[in-house]
Amino acid sequence: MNKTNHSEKVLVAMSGGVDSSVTATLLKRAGFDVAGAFMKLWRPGDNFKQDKNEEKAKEIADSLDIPFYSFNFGEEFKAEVVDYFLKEYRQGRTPNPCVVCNNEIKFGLFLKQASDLNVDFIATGHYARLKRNNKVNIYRPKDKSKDQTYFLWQLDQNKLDKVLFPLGNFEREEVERMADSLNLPDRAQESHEVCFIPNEIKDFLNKHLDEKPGKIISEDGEELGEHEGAYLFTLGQRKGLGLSNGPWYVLEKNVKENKIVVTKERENLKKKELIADEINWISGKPDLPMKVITKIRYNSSGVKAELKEQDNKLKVTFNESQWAIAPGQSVVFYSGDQLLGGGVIQ
RNA sequence: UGCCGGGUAGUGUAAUUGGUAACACACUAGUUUUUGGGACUAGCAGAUCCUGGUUCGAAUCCAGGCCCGGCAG
Repeated sequence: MNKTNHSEKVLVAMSGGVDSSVTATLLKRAGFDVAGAFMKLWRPGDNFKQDKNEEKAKEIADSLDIPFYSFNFGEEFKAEVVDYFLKEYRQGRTPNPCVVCNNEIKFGLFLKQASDLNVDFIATGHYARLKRNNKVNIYRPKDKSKDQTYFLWQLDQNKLDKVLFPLGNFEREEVERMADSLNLPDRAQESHEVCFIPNEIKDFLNKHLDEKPGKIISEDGEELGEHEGAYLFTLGQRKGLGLSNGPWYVLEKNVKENKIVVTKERENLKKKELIADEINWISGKPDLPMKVITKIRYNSSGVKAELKEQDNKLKVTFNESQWAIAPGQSVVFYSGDQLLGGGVIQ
């Protein structure tokens, strides 16, 4: 941000938390014409907590003396994110709702609403960097420990063209310090875990998926116990099996037969390759095959791999076998710090 | 109902062959980069099949009973 005078308009997605509050502050200081907006998303049951966060966001907007909007995306969020989430589980896969939410809601609907307000940009508190040449590219942030680029792989040029990530060049600690020194009204908690699930995922799925007890089987076919529904598990899962003499890990799940196969050998969950579908390239498809850094889960450091085309899909071959690659999760590709794109694991 | 082995926390095992019950898993909580999962740390348990007996002292020895595997037929 080098703006100091023009008044380009920016709409900041404000959750009431530290990151988005500092985002708004930074933009204002940089001379942008800033407004804030809260997104109301779908929640089961009462919305008490969300309303509170909206209040906080509004207070912060007021204290910054910027206009404040509230968008109700409840229905759309339910349709795009929650229903997708359930559908994936129903098929025995492991969805990544945050990826979809980013693409459909935050950088989809929100962006659209923002355009209707005639703003030039939207901004969020994501830790990621954008570099603009003739294309806009996403890079990992300065604070590698907060890197959120994993969740942004579905974005495209149309969207990125209107996006700002002011926090990309800051350490999380600096952001916190700024928030403290700003004396912002008390801030909302940062979100962890699936935002629309109040307690246990298990309970949520149980309520929506019609779970039935089924068998837990060992690799050699021995019946070891019962589970409450095969949907509930994901590959590599250890908790919740209730088996003794372990630890046991979910090796396969068979939703049709409502059966879970477990192993004691972690090694058996390692795979050298995967097939990815629904590929998105952020600034165009590169020449394949190519060597990249990949991540198959948010919470991991990248590993080297080679990408090849296979049918209409992408075959990812890792230099080192990866553990518990779960269908439905995202695999993303980097070249150095640049996020090239990603896909959904089959 | 001629013959062996065994019954210990929710589960699986251990306890120098008499000395005052341990370990793992499960479970619970916390930590960890907006998902699932994983990992790490901590916590948790009146559990010695029953009844008698021997002994200062028994999960360990003895007797009887009940139950469970199996060798047997």
